[in-house]
Amino acid sequence: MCKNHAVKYELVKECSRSGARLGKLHTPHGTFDTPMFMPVGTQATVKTISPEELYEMGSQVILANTYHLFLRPGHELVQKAGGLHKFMNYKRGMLTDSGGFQVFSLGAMRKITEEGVMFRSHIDGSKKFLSPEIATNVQEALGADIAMAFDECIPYPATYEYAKKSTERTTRWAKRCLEAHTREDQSLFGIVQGGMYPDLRKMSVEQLTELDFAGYGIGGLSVGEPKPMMYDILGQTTCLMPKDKARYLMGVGTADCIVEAVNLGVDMMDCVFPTRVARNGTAMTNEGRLVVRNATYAEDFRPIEEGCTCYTCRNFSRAYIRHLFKAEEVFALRLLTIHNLHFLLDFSRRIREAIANDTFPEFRERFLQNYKA
RNA sequence: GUGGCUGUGGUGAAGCAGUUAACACGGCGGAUUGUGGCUCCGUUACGCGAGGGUUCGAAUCCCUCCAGUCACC
Repeated sequence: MCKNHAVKYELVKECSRSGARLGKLHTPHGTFDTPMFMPVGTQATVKTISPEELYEMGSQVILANTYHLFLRPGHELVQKAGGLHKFMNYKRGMLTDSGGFQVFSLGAMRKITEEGVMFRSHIDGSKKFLSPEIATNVQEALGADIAMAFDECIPYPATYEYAKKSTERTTRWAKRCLEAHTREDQSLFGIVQGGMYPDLRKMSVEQLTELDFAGYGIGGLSVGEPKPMMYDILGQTTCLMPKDKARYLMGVGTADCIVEAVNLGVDMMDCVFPTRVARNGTAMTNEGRLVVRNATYAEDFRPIEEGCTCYTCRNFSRAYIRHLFKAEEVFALRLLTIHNLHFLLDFSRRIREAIANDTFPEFRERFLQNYKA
């Protein structure tokens, strides 16, 4: 029943004292190590950063967004260009989100039916429609290594009744995605939902794992619920998931959340957080956030983080970067984005190193002690 | 020198006798988790050029002075 997936997860090692696991994900555009953080390049670009800079930072896989590329420039155009990899000249692993989350963020501006989702374009207000089949076809045209099933990200809070109906629909949609999917050089990941209800999470995992996806996303978390609840639900989800498939926690990306997610057995994560806050003047460090545009750094000539080996920290001071932010110079956005992505990619590397050395629990504890959320 | 006009926070300004001096920008701080470099939130003048006076009450009216500005000598 298992088909020969284009993307395969290889479990290398399990931590004996936590849920953490070391692995490799083999894709048509190279193999990457897990746990891994994936930078987000919504519109076929990681904002302000070139592909070469991504390689230099150690980025092995990035994410692009079906919803945005579907609306602009259109998946047909990307297909004409030869696919996403060629279009944006990125040679490593790539994953496309299905658009399910955008539907969730659109809030009142969309209408969900069994068939799919009717919504209005944020660009020109025109009516658009996405369904499991369309989202799958669009993602095949985009041609990333990993495509995600079209799901509904359940808002928080949600009633049990709604969460159950939505989760069951997400399963039906997942089947339709698999049926619509034809590309052999691309793999499809299913997405576990279930809201904040453990039994619905269990149901979702059971229903989806019957369907032989190449890997599984864990969706519907980090949508406004308290962190302890998120960790609780996440832990109760990952422990039910198959060990031979990749587990991708969608949309999570602060360092504390990442180390906790890895602790609970997550392999992949993506998040706009590092790149978005970078554009608002916030740097990520081992001690927590450093808001470099704050006045305290006006005459601080130290790098963002002492000892950091990123391009930004090797060459520029907090005072300089603050000045660029105050002067609204675009270079500021680049410098902090470079630092934040480097930070999370290096953080992923350190996590893998700790798992390999059997010191992950100590690494986690030490990190959380120094980190101010 | 004479005449006119104008002086309100960091800036541009509203208010032209009566509740806690509007608004905008800037400043300071915060938010941001399957991306709008967008945005959102909080905060920021015990004081209205200085001094006196009128009045129950003055940034608002009167006087003097100071400063700026324009015009004419």
